[in-house]
Amino acid sequence: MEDDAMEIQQLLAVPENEENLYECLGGTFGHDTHLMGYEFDSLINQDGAASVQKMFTDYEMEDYLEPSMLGCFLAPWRRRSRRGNHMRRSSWRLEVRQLFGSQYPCTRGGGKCRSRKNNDHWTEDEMIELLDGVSRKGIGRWSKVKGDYFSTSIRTAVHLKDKWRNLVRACKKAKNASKKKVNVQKATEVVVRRFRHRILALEAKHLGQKEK
DNA sequence: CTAGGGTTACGG
DNA sequence: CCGTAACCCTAG
Repeated sequence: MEDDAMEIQQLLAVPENEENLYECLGGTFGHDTHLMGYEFDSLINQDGAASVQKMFTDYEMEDYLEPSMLGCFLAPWRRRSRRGNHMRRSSWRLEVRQLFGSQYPCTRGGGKCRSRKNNDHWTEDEMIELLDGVSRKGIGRWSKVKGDYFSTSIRTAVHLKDKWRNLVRACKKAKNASKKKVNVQKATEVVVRRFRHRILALEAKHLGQKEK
């Protein structure tokens, strides 16, 4: 039992960099990747980690993948399961957690939550990094900011753009925070409090430049 | 590649 | 239950 727990932990560990996984699979299995995903799905529902591991060896993936990447491998097909790519990572994590037991870290569910790598939610540091990048490179130069400040990060240029948009919105709301207490994440709230003026100034300048 | 509208999960 | 954050889609 102890061994099983260890094994599952290992199977479900989050890889350093998801991109490696996609590269591996893309190069090796091409477009069949998601089909394999469905097969994984049924196997997992049958008898858990053992099946996943069997699958792993049946497809001779050992040469290409670390076992620890397996957890991540569950992502791409989950995301395809309904209307396009709409399932979220935390969602399949929850399902995996239900299937394999509660030792798998989770963002919700009360009690302590072990922090995990590549958390979907932005950390304060990331936001500060983003602000730094934007103030040097300028708003709209997302791929530049990505290259210079987030080259090793999961965040893509689009993510940066989206996060900036969210930050600006949060800042504007905080500014007119007359009545309703605005619902903001803790990390975001801290950043907004500290950098609201700088963010809004940058944004205003950017809008001003667009006018001309 | 970016802007901006659209969709879904999260969390108070 | 509703607003926000994260992420997707795609025209230009």
